[in-house]
Amino acid sequence: MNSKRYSRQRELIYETLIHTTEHPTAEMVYHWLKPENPSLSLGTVYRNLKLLADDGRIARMAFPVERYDANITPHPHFRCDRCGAVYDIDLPYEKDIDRAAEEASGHQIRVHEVLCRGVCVKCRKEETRSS
Amino acid sequence: MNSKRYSRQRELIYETLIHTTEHPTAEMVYHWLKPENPSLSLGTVYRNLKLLADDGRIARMAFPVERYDANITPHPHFRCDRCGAVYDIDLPYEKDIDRAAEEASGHQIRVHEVLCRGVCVKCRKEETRSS
DNA sequence: TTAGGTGCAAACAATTTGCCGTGTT
DNA sequence: AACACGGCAAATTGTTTGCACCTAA
Repeated sequence: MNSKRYSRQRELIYETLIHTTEHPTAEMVYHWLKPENPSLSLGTVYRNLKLLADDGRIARMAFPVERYDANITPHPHFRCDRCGAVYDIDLPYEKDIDRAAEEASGHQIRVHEVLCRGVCVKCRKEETRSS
Repeated sequence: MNSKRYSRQRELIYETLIHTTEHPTAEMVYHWLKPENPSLSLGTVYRNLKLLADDGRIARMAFPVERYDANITPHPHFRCDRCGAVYDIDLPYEKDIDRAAEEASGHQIRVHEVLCRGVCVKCRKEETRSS
């Protein structure tokens, strides 16, 4: 399915990610590699990060665009992988997560967010209908 | 501190958010309001969403930019409110969250992400030093 | 040889900002 | 009257894409 050939740049980028825990942006990866690889271009970094993520070799962490919510009480969300819709999930806030994370990391934790992903009710119905 | 005067546009935008659960983007809010408010501009929507979020009247949900992680096992993250750094948190994946969310929402949940926010160890140290 | 990959620059998309006239206080 | 705010358009920033050349298989 994914016919790919070896590419020095891709492996460089992958190795860079393997050896850091900084969760770098594309820009960061580019600046780290550029000095040793002067011909490397930012477009290539973006392209390969996308390829690697599509292959499941790395994880992409982000919302595609900014969204807003008038409900300022922290609560879990769900985003549909198919249609991109965002829904609230009606579950209580788990303070335990903050406590446990604080203990495990040493950082001072103010809040946490839970974002679930999958297929929403609506998209699942449409899927069933057309199969 | 935040000296603000009344603004029809800001209240319109806030009312819109209050009456939806769609977690809209700035663009969505703009398109909903534009027909009834032809003079409204997109810049104003962005400006007021930011003002409202800074005042804590609404919540902003997003990562500022895309980040990548070679560790594809789902695990909790922490982002520092001060310096923006992202760290891993070494805690086990809680399948219970998926089960509970699935039950509460009816959506099919594949995974969830936990993002904690607060002040990282490094920033806290710098803060203490300078106060 | 021939796809897939790269570099580069142009295109796009999302968001911010400067300027200047308007409206709230 | 002062100055925050809105409209508009230009500027920035992050990301994608088209094209001509290059390279692994």
